[in-house]
Amino acid sequence: MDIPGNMNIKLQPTVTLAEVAEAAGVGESTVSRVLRNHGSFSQKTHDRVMAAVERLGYVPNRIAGALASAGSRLVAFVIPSLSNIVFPDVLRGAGGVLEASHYQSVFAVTDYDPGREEAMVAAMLAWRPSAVMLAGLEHSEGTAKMLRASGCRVVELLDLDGTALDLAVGFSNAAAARASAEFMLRRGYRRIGYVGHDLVRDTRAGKRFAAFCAALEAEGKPLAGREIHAGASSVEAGRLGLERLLARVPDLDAIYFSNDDMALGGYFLCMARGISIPSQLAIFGYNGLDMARVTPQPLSTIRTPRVAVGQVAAQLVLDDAPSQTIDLGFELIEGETA
Amino acid sequence: MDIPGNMNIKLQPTVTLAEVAEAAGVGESTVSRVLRNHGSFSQKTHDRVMAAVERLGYVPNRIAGALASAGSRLVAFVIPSLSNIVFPDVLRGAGGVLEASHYQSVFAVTDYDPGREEAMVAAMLAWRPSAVMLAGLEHSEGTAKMLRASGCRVVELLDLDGTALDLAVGFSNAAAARASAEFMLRRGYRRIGYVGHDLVRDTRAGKRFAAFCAALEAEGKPLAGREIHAGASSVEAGRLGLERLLARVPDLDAIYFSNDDMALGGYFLCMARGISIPSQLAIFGYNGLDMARVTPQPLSTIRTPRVAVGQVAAQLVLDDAPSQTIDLGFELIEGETA
DNA sequence: TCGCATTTTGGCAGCGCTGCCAATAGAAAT
DNA sequence: ATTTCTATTGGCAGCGCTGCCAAAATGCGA
Repeated sequence: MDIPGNMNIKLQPTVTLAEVAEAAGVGESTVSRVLRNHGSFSQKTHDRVMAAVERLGYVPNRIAGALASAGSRLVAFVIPSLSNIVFPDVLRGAGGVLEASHYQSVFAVTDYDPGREEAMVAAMLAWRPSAVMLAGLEHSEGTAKMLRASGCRVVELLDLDGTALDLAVGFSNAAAARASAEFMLRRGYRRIGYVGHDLVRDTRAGKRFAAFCAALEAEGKPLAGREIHAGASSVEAGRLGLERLLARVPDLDAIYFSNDDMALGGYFLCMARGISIPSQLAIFGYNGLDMARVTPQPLSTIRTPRVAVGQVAAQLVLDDAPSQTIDLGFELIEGETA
Repeated sequence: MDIPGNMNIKLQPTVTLAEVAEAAGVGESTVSRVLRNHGSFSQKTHDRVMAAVERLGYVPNRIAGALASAGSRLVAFVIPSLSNIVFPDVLRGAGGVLEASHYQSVFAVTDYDPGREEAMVAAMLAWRPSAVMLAGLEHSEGTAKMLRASGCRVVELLDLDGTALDLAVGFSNAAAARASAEFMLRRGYRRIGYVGHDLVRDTRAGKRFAAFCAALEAEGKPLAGREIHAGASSVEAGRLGLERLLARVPDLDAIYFSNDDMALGGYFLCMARGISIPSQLAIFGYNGLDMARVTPQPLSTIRTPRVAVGQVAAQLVLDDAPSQTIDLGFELIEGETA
């Protein structure tokens, strides 16, 4: 007689290595060797083992494997967000390289919160990953300490303006911002405003802002106005931000946006308002989103090698490269909006 | 004297539970109980253990924990792409819910290839995850077999038009496409074209296309033209696709796009060409991207609850809910482009 | 102070697989 | 046929943690 409540209990009829060995009539270690194609074994044995594996539908247990061999082949990503396309792009680049080498990706999202970052890093470290990849160079004391103590590789991504813990792959946000400022001044813009998002939490945006302002000041043309949205960047925030800034400071001739999402919002506002770009108002972004190349006027921006950052980071880990910093640079796109 | 080649060898000074127990002067199981806050122990013991943990910088090894307790608290996502914002959105929704319950997310990208999907599912299953989340209902024979045999929960996302293996969370793509067709006909468009991307690999896009055509035909107004881009969807592909379609079939009065990315491309083409929307040409998309709400004219489209799909899927897994299908529906956005 | 019910605690056998090492089987050489 | 060497193979001890169970400590009422 079945106990009703028992219906939910699903007994996993998990097939184990030992059962495969039994079925194939060989020893456990032989099955292990065949499956990992490691060590030597005869063709006959190989076939018998594979047949048993097939027949039983055996799926190796990597938890046990990782414990026994002290190698998880897991790479942990602790990223601020999945809404900002930058991070999926990096994941994509790294994921492709890692999958080819049979590594797996685990991720956690911090929402730009250092406290959450620390918690997530601890949680990831519990899986003894081969490497931990983080955004940026700013981390809490505790995070850095754990990472150092963990003994696993650490890769800090998308920022080179500071000191890395181990490996760093990216580009200089400050240099990108300076290049943007110089470009805009060269083009003759004189009353430049800034529309950005939360630059305390997004430290890379903060660094760009600081460097941009400094570059303008160095040329004696300080920032003529700014509007900072309190939350994350988005097209809508960019549109709103520009609207507010123009209401306060109408006579600007160019706007530097914290990134392309924001810039597109500004671009759309101008289109809706009939503000002609760039003659009445110039727009400059950051990131080089694909979308921003296809707008009626391609956006003037900085293109960052996001996918490449992921790929290079992954490759360094696979190669067990010595600690180093790799600058993948950026490209200034002279679009038609500035 | 150091051997040069030895420098790379990093001996992980991994602290173990046993060492913590030793340091705290208690038994291993006591440490385990304290750390998991499970079972009973005195306050004094608790403090001593925590102090030792702190002092040694102990990070529990979840690989060992998972092996011993047969519970990985890992949820695997096998998704087609990270470029299409849909999937990061789902990950975000699910990730938030899972993290709150101390589950971790592992992911792999299939690039819309069923063969790769099968390989990725096998790789994920090797970690004995609590659940596997997949996009859509179409999977290879082998994938389905493995999944069924695995005994772990399976959640199929973003598609309800077909048969689910276990849990399914999403909405009907066919219904969304029908709603779109009916809306466009109701608005009076008569020569409707389609601009899409690879609809064999992206089966959900394929289902929408089929349902859309069928709905038009049912009203005696069959599709007046189509242009299908061979690769993934993108803003650029949408722009190019519309350009090509109009070259072949100039007298269309509305276009149904395979998704909002494509639609935005079409929108930008019209702006660049001075084609007035919607009077000369109407545009209708699918997905309800945030960006499409902020363009000078908000895009007419179907908004899908992507983040909610992730959240609900995760919650079902956490609740160990019985097999079921959950329809989260969609919303038709009457924008200004159709 | 003693007996009994609890509350705490420690010991230890695995979880499923890998790595080491010894044992066996074959192959080649004498 | 015998020996030597090499290609194969199996046994078994962990990897670090959890779950079970018995042992020890504690609390309480009589």
